Amino acid sequence: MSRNKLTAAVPSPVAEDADDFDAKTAARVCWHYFKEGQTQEEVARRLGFTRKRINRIIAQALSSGLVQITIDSQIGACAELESRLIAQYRLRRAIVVPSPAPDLDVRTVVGAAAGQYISDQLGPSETLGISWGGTIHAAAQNLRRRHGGNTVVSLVGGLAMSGPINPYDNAAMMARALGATCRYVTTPMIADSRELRDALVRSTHVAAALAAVRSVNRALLSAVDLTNRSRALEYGVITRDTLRSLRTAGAVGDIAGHYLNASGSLVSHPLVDRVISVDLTSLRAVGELVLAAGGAHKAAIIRAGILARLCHVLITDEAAAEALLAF
Amino acid sequence: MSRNKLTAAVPSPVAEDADDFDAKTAARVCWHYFKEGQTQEEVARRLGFTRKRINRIIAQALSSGLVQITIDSQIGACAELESRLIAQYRLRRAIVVPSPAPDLDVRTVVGAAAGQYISDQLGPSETLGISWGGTIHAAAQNLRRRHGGNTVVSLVGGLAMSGPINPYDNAAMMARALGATCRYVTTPMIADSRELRDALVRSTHVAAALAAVRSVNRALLSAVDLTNRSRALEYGVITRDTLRSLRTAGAVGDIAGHYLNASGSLVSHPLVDRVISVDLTSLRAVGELVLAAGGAHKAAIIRAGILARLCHVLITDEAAAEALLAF
DNA sequence: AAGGTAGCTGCACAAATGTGACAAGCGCGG
DNA sequence: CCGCGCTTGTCACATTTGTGCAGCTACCTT
Repeated sequence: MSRNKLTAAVPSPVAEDADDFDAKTAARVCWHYFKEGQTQEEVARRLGFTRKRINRIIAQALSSGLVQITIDSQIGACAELESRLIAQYRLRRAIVVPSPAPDLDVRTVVGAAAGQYISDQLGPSETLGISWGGTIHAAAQNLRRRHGGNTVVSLVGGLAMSGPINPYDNAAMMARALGATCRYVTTPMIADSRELRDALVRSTHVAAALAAVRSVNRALLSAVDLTNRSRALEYGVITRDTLRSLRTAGAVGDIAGHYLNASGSLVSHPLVDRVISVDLTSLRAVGELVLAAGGAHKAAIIRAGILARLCHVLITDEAAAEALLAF
Repeated sequence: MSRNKLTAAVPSPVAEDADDFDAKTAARVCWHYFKEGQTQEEVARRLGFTRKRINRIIAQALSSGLVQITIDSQIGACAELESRLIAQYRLRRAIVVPSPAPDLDVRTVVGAAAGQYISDQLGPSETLGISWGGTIHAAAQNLRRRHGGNTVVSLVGGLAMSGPINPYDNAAMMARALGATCRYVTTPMIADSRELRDALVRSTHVAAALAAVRSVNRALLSAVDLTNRSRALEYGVITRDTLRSLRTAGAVGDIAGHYLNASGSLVSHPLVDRVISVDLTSLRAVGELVLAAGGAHKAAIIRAGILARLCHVLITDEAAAEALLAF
C-alpha cells in the first residue's frame, strides 16, 4: 500500500517545479508543526508518516527556505554599530548582525540578514539585480517565497565550473524563491582577452542582458576580497598569481566585477579589461544598492565599495562593522 | 553583579515601548538560536545567561511575535478546497488551512494565516481597516514587524469589558506590530438606544473616526456567529436573550457589526439600530476585503458575508470550507 | 519599613528532537 | 531478470528542550 505516494499521485494543475514532489505535503507538515505547535510524533500519526520522515521533511523545508524564520530586524541587536556606520559613511541604512561562532560561515548569517531585508523591502513588481557569491547564495535561501511579479537580473557573467556558488545558480535560486523571471549574462565572467570581451559585450544578446540593469530598482551586491582568505581562488575565478598582481596594482577586492583600490577607485590591471559585467555608471544609477558582506577580511573592500558609491544600504557583521569604524 | 541588567542600563535613544526591556537582547538571542542554529545552552554561555532564561526569552519572542515563522502559503496545503471555493463563490482568492486538533482554537490558526497574508500583501504605506475578535487577535500576533508607514483603522466601537479580545486591544496590537498609527472609534460597540447611537454617530470625533474608512485600502474582517458556540456571549457583546431574538429575526451572525441573515441581507431587529460601526456601503467600497473566520459553526455567517459582498479574499479552515462547499 | 510579587538560579527530570546503523522497498539500467 | 543505488521505515540512543520545584533577590506597593 503506497500511502506515501498519495500526494504525488495527485497531479497539481499548476506547472510543477522540480522539487514540487513534496512541497504540498511539506507545507502541511510545517503548518501542523510550526503553527499549530504539534509535536513531530503527533503530526506523523495524523498524516500517517513516520516520525523520522516528518523530522526530515521539516529539516528540508527549513533548509530549502520553504519556511522562513523572521526576526524583527529594526530592533537590531547591534543598533549602536548600525547608527555609527550610518553616520560615519553617510549610508541610508545599515544592518549589523552578530558575528557567528568561528566554525560558522559569516556569509550564511550576513546572507540571512540580506535575504530578510530584500524580502521586507522588495516591492511586488520590482526588478532585483544581483551579483554573486556565498553571501548571495545564503540570501536566496532566506527569501520568503513569492509567486510572480518580480524579475531577477544577474549583473555579471558566469563561471564555467560547477558547485552551488556561481552566478547562474545564485540568480536561479533567487528567481525561484521569488517566483521571478530571470535574466542571465551568457558569457564567462572573465573573457580570455580584452578583444574577446569587447566582441562579446557588443553582441546582441549580451548587450541586451547587460542593458537590463536599467530596469533594476534595487540591487543586492556582494564583495569579493583579495586577502588570503579570499574565496575567489577556491571558486576558480582567478589564479593565485593574478590575485597577487591585482594586489600589487592596489586592488583590495571587487564588487560586481569592478576591482577597487582602498579609496574606492578602479585599479589599472590587465584583468579589468577582460571582465564582463554591468558598467559602474549604470550600476550607480540603480535606485538602491544593497551591499551585503561580512567578516573582518572584507572590511577594506566594503569600505572601497562605499567610497565608490556602490552602497546605499550596508548589511554586515559586527567584526566588519568594527573594522570599518576603526578606519 | 547585575550582569543581566546590562541591557536595561543602556537607555535606547529611540522612544522605547513598554516591552522594549528585553527586545534587543531577545533579538540577539533569537538570532543566535534561529539563524546561527546554536543550541540554547551555547547561546546561554555566549551571552552569560542561564539556559532557562534563554529558553524563556525564545518562547516569549515566539509568542509575542518578535520572531515570525512563515510558510510558503501559495503552495497551500489545501489547494483543492481553495480553488473550489474560488470557483463556487467567485472569490479573488481563498486560503484554507487544516482544521486544528479539537483541543486547539480554530481562531489562532486561521488568524495565523490571516496575519501572514496581511504581512505579505500590505503595501508599505497602506491603511488597514480591522474588525475585532479572537481571529483578529491571532492575526495581530502573526504579523511580521514593520516600523512606520501604515495606518490601522478600527471599524467598530469598543467594548467596556477588559480582556485581550476587544476592538481597542486588537487595533492596538495590530498597530504596534506594524509600527502603525491607529484610529479608534471612541464609542461603545452597541449604544443603549437608537437615539444615543444617532447622537454619537453625528458627533465630530466619532463621525471623523468612522469616515476614516474612506482611506482604507484593505480591511481584515472577521465573522461573529450566533450559534450556541458563539463567543459573543462570553465577551459580553450581547445577552443570551438578544442572541435568541436575533436568531428569530433570521440573523446568522454579524460582520463588523452588520447582522446578516443566511442569504446575506441585513436583518431587522432593534439591536441593529444601536450598533455603531462603519456603514455597509463604505465598507464595500474598500479595495480588498479579507474575511478571516474558521470552524464549521461559522460557515453560515461566512457565506452570508460573501453574499453580502463583504469578502474578496476568504481565509478559513478545512471544516468551514467543506461546509461552505456543501451549501 | 514590612510584605508581597515577580523573576532569577540551580537542579532535576520527562518529553521531544536529531541522528546513526541497518534492513526493506522501489525504480532504473545493464 | 538481476543487481545497483536511492529513498524510506525501524530501532536505538544521545542531545536538546520544556518544565516543575525550592530557595533567593530585587523591586513595588502599602
